[in-house]
Amino acid sequence: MTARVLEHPPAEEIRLEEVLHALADPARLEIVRFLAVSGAEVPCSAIDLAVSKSTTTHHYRVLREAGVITQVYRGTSKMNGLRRADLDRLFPGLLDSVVSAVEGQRADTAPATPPTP
Amino acid sequence: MTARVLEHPPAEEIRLEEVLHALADPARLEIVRFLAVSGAEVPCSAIDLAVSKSTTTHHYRVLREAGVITQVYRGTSKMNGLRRADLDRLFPGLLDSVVSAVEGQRADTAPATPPTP
DNA sequence: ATCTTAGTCCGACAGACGTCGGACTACCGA
DNA sequence: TCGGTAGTCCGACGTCTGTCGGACTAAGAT
Repeated sequence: MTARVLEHPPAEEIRLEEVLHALADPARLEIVRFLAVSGAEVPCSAIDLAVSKSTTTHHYRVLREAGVITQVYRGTSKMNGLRRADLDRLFPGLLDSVVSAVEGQRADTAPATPPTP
Repeated sequence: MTARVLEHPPAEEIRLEEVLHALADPARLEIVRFLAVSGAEVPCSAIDLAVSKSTTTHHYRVLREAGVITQVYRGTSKMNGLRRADLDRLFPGLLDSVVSAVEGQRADTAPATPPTP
C-alpha cells in the first residue's frame, strides 16, 4: 500500500529541459532558493508559498520528478532536500547562478522598504 | 505598416522565470546554444529546428520577448543575436552554465546516428 | 482511542503552450 | 515587372499546467 517511498529519477535520467522547466515557476524557484540558502532538509510546511496545500504538493512533485529535489518521509512530515551533488555534476554552475539570480531579483522585488502599514 | 522594428524588453524588465521558461524547450535551447557557440548574428533559417516555419517564428518570438535574443530586420531576413551582455550582467554565469550543460547533454543524445532521410 | 498535524489523491477548470497549414507581406534580384 | 526567398499572421487543435476544494490517510501526541 502506501507509497511510503517516493520515486526519484536516477541522476543519468535528469534532463536539462525538465530542470529548467521545473525552475521556471515562482513558487518552485522559491522552494529551490530556500533549500539552497538553508542548505538543509526541510518539511514542505517550512516554506511559505501562498498557494493551497494541493498546489504545494504539486510543485514539490514537479521538482522531484525533474530531479531537482529529494523527498523522504520522516515521521509525520516529508523532508525535502536539494540534489545539489547530482545537479552540480550534471550541470556545473547552473544551480548557483540560478539561485544567486533569484536572490538578486528578490532584492529588487522585496527590497529596502519593508511593509508600510 | 509593417512592424519593421521589433519590440525588445529593456534589460531591467527581464525576469528570471521568463528566461528559464524560454530556455525550457528543446527547440529554443538549440537556438540559444547555436547563437552562443557561433557568437554571431544569424538569420532564422540558419538553424535547423525540425518544426514548421510558423512554429519557428513562435519560438524566436518567445526568446525575444523573454529578453534572451535580439532580432533586427536586415534586407529579406531577420538577424538573431544573443543578448549576452544583458544576461551576463543580470544573471551572471547562467547562460554559460546552461549552454555548456546543453552541449554536454548533446554529446549523450546526438551521437552515432546522424540524420537518415 | 481520539485528535491533530502534514501531506496525498481526485476530479475539475480555465488558461497557456507547442504545433500546424495556409494565406499573406516585404525585400532582393533578374 | 515578376519571381523567389524569408518570415509573419491567423485560426485551430490537442495537450499540459497551475490552481482549487474536499475527502482521505499516516504518524505522532494527548
